[in-house]
Amino acid sequence: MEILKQNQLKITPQRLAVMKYLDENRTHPTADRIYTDLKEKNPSLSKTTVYNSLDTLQNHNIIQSITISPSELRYDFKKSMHHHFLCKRCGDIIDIELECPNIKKTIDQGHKVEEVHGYFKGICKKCMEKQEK
Amino acid sequence: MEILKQNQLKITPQRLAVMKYLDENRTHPTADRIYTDLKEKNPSLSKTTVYNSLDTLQNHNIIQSITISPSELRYDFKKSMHHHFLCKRCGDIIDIELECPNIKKTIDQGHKVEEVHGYFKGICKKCMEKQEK
DNA sequence: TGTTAAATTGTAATGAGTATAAATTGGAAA
DNA sequence: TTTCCAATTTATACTCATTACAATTTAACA
Ligand SMILES: [Mn+2]
Ligand SMILES: [Mn+2]
Ligand SMILES: [Zn+2]
Ligand SMILES: [Zn+2]
Repeated sequence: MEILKQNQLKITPQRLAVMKYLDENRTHPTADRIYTDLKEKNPSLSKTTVYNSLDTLQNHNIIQSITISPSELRYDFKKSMHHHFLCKRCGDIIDIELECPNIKKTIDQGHKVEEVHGYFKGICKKCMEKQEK
Repeated sequence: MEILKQNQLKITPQRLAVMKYLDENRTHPTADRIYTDLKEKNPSLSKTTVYNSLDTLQNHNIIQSITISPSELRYDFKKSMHHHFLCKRCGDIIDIELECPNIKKTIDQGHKVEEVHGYFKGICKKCMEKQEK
């Protein structure tokens, strides 16, 4: 944990808490969800600090934000490249483990690609099965 | 033009103006950009109407909104499936014409896919060339 | 031409994210 | 250890894209 902090970042309990939360909750939570949940154990926590921590971690490529939801950013521990699926019924955001074979074509066009986001939207497997009772 | 309106939608000058704008400006504009530009020729236009029209057109699959920019929705005439590239330097959003070969895998996992969004971010070709003066 | 449901308009409200400045603190130097 | 200061946290105010609402207007049909 602290090991990650050897990105020249100060080790603060707030940052550790945010990282721990994202590590244990792979649900792509919003900043507000993280804030609300962490606030319970640490009532002095400020929402600004959550935003600041998320920003800092993102700038150091430790986490990433995804824009699959139109109204708010979702946060994700940065692991191997993967895509996301948003269920329009239950709201869950599911990891889709696959590489994108299209990056090459984009690079071939002369653009410098720094980020790749693959978003699918529809009805998730669980909701589909529930429907067929 | 009016032909498209045979989606059971009333033909209003406001809706026609929004459609015409998106047809002539393939720059993935924001709602506010559309509003500001159309307001010049039609000063009585309301911003709410722009939002309403965009919503309605999207619900009828005539246009689509893309979430490549974290702070605001961008709108796009719905043509063949394509991906998008956002230049972090000049802000341009460029069409990347390619299919996504990954949809199948997602469907295979049991999810019902209704939308596919492919977003790349980085530095566009034009900005790269400018850099190398 | 008259009628009415649907669309437009203006205004107020919402809410995610940002700006700011004062108070606190991690961690290096003494 | 103690001191010290730049970095961080906190509380609060603010921005601004989008939505809610209610009154007014209008497209389309008889
Ligand atoms: Mn993920
Ligand atoms: Mn496009
Ligand atoms: Zn679901
Ligand atoms: Zn560019």
